[in-house]
Amino acid sequence: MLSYTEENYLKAIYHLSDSGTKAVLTSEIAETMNTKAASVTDMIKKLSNKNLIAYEKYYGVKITKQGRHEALMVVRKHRLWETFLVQKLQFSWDEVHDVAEQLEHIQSSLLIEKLDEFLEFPTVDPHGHPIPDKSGKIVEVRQIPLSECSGKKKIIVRSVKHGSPSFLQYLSKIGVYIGASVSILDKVEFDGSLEIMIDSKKKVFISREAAQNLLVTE
Amino acid sequence: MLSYTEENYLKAIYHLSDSGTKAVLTSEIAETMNTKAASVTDMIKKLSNKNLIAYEKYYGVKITKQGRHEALMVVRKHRLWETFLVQKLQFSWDEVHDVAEQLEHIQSSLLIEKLDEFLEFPTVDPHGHPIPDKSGKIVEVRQIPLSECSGKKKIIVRSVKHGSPSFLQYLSKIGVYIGASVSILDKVEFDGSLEIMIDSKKKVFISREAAQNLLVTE
DNA sequence: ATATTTTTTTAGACTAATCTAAATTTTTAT
DNA sequence: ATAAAAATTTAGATTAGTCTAAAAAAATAT
Ligand SMILES: [Mn+2]
Ligand SMILES: [Mn+2]
Ligand SMILES: [Mn+2]
Ligand SMILES: [Mn+2]
Repeated sequence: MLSYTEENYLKAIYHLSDSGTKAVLTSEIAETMNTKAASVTDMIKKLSNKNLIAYEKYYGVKITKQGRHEALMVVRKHRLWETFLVQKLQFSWDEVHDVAEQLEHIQSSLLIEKLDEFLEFPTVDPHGHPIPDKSGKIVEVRQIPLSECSGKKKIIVRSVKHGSPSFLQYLSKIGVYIGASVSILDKVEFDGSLEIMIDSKKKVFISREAAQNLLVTE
Repeated sequence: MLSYTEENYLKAIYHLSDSGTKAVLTSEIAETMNTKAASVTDMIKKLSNKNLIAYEKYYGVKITKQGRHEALMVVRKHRLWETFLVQKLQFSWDEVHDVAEQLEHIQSSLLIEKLDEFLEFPTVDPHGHPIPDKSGKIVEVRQIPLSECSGKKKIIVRSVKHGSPSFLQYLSKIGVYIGASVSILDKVEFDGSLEIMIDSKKKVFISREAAQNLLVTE
């Protein structure tokens, strides 16, 4: 069984590797885990000895099949708990991350299966991120940043790329939510900002950074 | 803030001290925590330095006002989570303890207040144990072991003294639950066992040990 | 192609929580 | 009252996870 810390490292490596596809550098892990490179090297060796990652000295790590599965189970728990907090306890979507960061480490398969059932088997979390099923299957729907859309097509907001509390609060403030329907009214040449229409009733300007962080389907 | 381990020790000391009234010996703590006396001595010093317990060398510890409050907050979380597991996730009362043992350490006052509200401010947990409120107030209703009851009065089962899974499963099997109404039909002189009537419809014999572990009001 | 800079690893140290074995204190028995 | 037994504390190690500083390797710049 993995320790609390091992789970956190493995999950970070999973996310940094684009869901397990590419190699991850020691410095990247240190950055996201808020630790020093020396500490990362130690942990890397531990995870490597457990065959959760493949480690080549000086060239970073790649997550193994087994490691990806373990990471997905942590992601599953994180996203199910976030869904619970929002849907059942009335948390707002910007309040759930830190609590889920703790809850994801509770060890009980019975608990997580019952929670999944209680929530009626949700497929995405409050930020639009897919929830892996109990076998680790995850349905990644192809999404593009709003900043790369053009024309007058109907666009649906599907998820946020990075869900920092301040960004999420900003979205709530301007009326953007997962599932919202938007259309692009104008693209400002000067700074890449967009004028958008939300749900056919509200016009707002959003910055290029904001548009890059909103993932949508056309 | 207390560590996971400090919280567990403090809660154990609280329970061993009869809700904070009497002194607790090193060996008792070691016994319930499944650790060695030497480890307990180390932890005792830590908790004493934080003024959560008063420690007198070789004579055990007494919980302080502050320590009692901290312990009650852990007990509150434990019992609210148990209530959630049974009432919302359909756990049975013999399955909840180990999971609650983990969940009680989640740090988020928002979470626990919202959970309390979601459960509609329960006053007792699935084992009949009182749930402290957010200020640490706990309503201890006077209860006596069924083994000390006599006569034909109406008796209500209020809680279990020790809720081991096997005892709880046994109770479910014979139809005893928190709130059940029982009456004593006969007391066997030989071994102290009782013949009881449950909910005016089911007669069973229970051992003296079982009767001593069932707390009731007359 | 070499030298400089950056990244990574190693070495050695620290804290929290645990242990075993030895020393000390208290309790119990004679 | 003294000796034996039991409980407790201390001393010294160990493991997980972290750090700083030094050494080694890789990447970059001239
Ligand atoms: Mn976490
Ligand atoms: Mn999320
Ligand atoms: Mn616990
Ligand atoms: Mn309980």
